[in-house]
Amino acid sequence: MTSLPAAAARAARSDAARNRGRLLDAAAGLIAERGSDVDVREIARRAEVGMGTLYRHFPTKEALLDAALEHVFTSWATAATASLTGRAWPDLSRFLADALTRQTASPGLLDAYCQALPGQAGNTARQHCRQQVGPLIAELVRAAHESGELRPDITAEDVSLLLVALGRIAPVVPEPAWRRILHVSLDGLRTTAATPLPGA
Amino acid sequence: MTSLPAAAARAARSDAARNRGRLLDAAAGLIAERGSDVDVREIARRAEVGMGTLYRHFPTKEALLDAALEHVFTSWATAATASLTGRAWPDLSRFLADALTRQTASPGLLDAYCQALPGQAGNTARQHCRQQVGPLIAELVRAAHESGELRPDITAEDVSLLLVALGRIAPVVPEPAWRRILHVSLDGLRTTAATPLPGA
DNA sequence: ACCCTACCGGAGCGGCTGCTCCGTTTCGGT
DNA sequence: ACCGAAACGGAGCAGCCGCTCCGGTAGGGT
Repeated sequence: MTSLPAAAARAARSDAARNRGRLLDAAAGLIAERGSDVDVREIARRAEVGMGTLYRHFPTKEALLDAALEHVFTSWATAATASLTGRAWPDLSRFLADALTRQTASPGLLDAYCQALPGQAGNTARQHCRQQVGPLIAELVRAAHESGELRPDITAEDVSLLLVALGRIAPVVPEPAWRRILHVSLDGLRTTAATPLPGA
Repeated sequence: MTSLPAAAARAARSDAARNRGRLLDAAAGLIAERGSDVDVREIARRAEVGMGTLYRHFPTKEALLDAALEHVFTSWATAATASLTGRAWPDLSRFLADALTRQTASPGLLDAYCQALPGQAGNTARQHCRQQVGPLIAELVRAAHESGELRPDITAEDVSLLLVALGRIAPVVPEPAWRRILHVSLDGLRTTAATPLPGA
């Protein structure tokens, strides 16, 4: 008992790792398409895997969704970081617009982010979602404060919350509609006054 | 066949009307507490009524929720109209704040409103929700335009959408947090520049 | 006081969901 | 080639859901 290694040896079998990856991909795809309430059978079917396989790799459906979301949020944070230009305000507004576009294509994405809001019941499982994107938002806010374009009384938490709010409507209305609301919100965040709206 | 009256005679039995009211109250209460996905058994239990009674009065669960929501939205619109002062901007911002407070107490309320957004699938059933509050928002927007405090490029649809977005986060964060976001949004809607935030 | 009728209640049906169990297959070290 | 451990698949279980069905009950006109 005392001699067993802390972590099991490297994947003893190749198909195990492959199937684990397929499950994560399938789960991520289905979450994106239909939100967080997916049928486990459908995940298994899309991954071309049996139910037993699914529940060997992940103790519960929640754990699988959680692992899949971690991948999604990590890649989001990576892509968002890569597209920074160093100009504070354009970076911030583009980050928000891109996040909402992403949310339009994957209605269930910010759904998960919302579940990680502080004070939510059972939030521990989804905390990593915020941990992926949270620091990035904090940095964007800090830079925008420094450049003087973001009103100083706005916190990263405010921006995060605003993103979640807009993310809840972005998938259910036509794109020009949510872009207008985003524009208004950005005007509210700016130190200067209002600017002309896009769209009709 | 041709001789049957267009509407059946007045409620032939007293308990029928009473139970109908109880069902509507129970449904409204449960929707408010837990959102739109309620167990019909629980509605019947709270109304102290059997399943058969429920499905005699309403052809489907959806129809019951729909009827209950109509009551809720009507009373909301009535209360909101009653608290108007005639000063355009305070009326508009108070309407929004009151709506969000209401939403905080009843997380499922704007959930239903959201389902009536134009372009949503199967939206016909919930259209009356918008029809209750929609004209009120339109009037508030018109008055605020006239007084010159609301930027002229904002439509009633914009305000309605903003309300839905904020309503989605109001129940899941502490009150000061969503009040800050509302304040920022109102600043974005105003023709003048930003004003100090409430809360910490 | 009577009876017909409309209304009441809740057991039960079919379908869906998360999860388990176990006989079978396959990997990979020897 | 061989073999044991590990992974595979999917039928099946328990519980939940919206909804129906039908024997019993009670309202209200006469």
